[in-house]
Amino acid sequence: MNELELLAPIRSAFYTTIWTIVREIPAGQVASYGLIAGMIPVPPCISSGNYKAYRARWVGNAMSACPPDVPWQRVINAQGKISLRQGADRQRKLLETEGIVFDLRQRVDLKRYGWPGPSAEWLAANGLVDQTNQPSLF
DNA sequence: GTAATGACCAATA
DNA sequence: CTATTGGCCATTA
Repeated sequence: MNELELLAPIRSAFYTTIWTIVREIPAGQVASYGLIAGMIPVPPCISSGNYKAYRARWVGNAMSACPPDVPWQRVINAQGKISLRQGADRQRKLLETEGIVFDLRQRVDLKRYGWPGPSAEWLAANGLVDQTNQPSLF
């Protein structure tokens, strides 16, 4: 068994954890890819440096394959914008339905709509780390 | 086997 | 404010 085969189940669990967190985002609020990723500990077989560099992209990859019950539309990039791709306007419509207002540059005010993250109890119950060292989002 | 691409982010210029 | 760049992962062609 080589290393790549060993890595697949780990990545699968990583995706599942991402979806679990995204399901906790309430309607009318948004979270960035990096914020979600920052709640998940460094997986085995990867250095913390590399993890930090790529975890946000992995969250994006997980969103491209998420189950139907995941509110994927509430995950946007760290600049408060919807990442450009097929279906971006549909994502914006869904968020506007939830009451989120975009500014003239198609941006969301993260100070107003940003999700602070799950409670410490929820994190602990799911074996995740407390996000004490928030990125400079506010 | 190689090469291109991706729903990202932080630090610079 | 915008534009560029390094990060060096995983998937797909």
